[in-house]
Amino acid sequence: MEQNIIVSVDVVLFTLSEGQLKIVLLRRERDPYAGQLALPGGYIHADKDRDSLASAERVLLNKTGLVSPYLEQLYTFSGGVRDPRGWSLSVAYYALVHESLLVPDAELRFELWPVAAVPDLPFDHNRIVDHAAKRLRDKSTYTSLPCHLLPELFTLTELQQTYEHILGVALDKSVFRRKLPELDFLEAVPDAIRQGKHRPAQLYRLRPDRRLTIFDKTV
Amino acid sequence: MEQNIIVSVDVVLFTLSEGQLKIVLLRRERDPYAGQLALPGGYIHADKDRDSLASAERVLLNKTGLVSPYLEQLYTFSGGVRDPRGWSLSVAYYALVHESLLVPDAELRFELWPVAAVPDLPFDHNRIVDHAAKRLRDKSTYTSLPCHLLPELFTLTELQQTYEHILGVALDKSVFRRKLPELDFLEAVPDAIRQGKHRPAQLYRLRPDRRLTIFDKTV
DNA sequence: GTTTGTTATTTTCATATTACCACTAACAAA
DNA sequence: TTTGTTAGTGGTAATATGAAAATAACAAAC
Repeated sequence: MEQNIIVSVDVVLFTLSEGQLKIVLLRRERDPYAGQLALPGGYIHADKDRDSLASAERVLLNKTGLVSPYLEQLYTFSGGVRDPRGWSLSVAYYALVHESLLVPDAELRFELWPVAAVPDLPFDHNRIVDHAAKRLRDKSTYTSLPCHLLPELFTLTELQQTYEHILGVALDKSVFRRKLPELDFLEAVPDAIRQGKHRPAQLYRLRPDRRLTIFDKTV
Repeated sequence: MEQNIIVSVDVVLFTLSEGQLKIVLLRRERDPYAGQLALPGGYIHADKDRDSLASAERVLLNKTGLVSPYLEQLYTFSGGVRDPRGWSLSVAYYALVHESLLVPDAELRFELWPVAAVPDLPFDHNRIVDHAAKRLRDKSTYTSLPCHLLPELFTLTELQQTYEHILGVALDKSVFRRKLPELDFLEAVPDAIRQGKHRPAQLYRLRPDRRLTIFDKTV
């Protein structure tokens, strides 16, 4: 049976930089659209990849050097007009990573673009980005997702600011902190207290067994 | 480029029957697994289908006669071990429909099975069903989704019972009704009052522009 | 006609939760 | 010792919730 469908994965990789939600874009090496900024992506290799998640991991590793950030399937985009090469199907993923893990490299030339100002992208990549940003914002209202944009250890204030940056709204400090016992995806790291110029703050980490914790109600 | 990936769609079609959430299964006509119960599904036809949603609509029409029930992409399942024919990828959809639209037909031989007692299915169809049931239950806590399991017009009591059947918990009557102004996906149909043996009830319909209304908080 | 049974819909009210704002605590540097 | 800044806690009025009772509208029985 001959289907002639191009099957690929694309990844929207989010990070938080300068108080803004940004995504990773890179210049395409090959046609179509060689030289243009686009999402990291690539063909699914039936001989190499266990499943499409493995394809996404491979693409992330090859194009950004990342090993295991938070990675979740987003949506599958398909049709005859999205790629000039013909009918295509792309399983889109989105990933979250702390800025510090995006190390510039001579080999890997990627760029960070604010979600609020993503340029025109080839294929239907703008649609994919919009879809991913919406998913991230929606899910951030009731899950622990934003933790993955922070470093291993972080303070409650930093976590609250992360939620605020993603959601674009100010949250109440005492409400946010009162919710924490309920949201038991955090664990305080007793020995680690961040010293700064001012009052030191308790450091927390995301519990490894709670990488995606869902809570009812809103943050 | 030769990928040798089988690309298909599968649909989990839900309905509410005898107070139970059920899905449509049908006997496979062809190998592999000819004669076994499985989800309605089929290849994506790059020459016929605008996109994978169109494939799902076509499959639903051909195998169940349904035209436009609520239909939403669920998840994409892929890998080398799910189909004996080789590396395959299936874009799974789920659909909701009122029981009355599932008309038995000499041509279309499908069966209704309670979600709570789905038999062993070929491929990874049990996994797909579980995923769909979870999605439906989760989303029913904060959306208007359950409306699609009801007929065009329904009473508030019927709507509440539908939520209760899906979620498997009893809901408070007055709380449910108080939420309605907030949940403005319903519109009362002033002329239509259902007459029964007892006090007649106001009939409502789902606002056509609010087929999937999301509300924060829980039902 | 009146009563009774049943379902629809609203009201009441005690309790729990939330939003908002003010307060106290701990540190460095002036 | 004072001041500035960030961390963390408390108090309260408004709002939402959960449980139950009250009221309303009908058919059928009496």
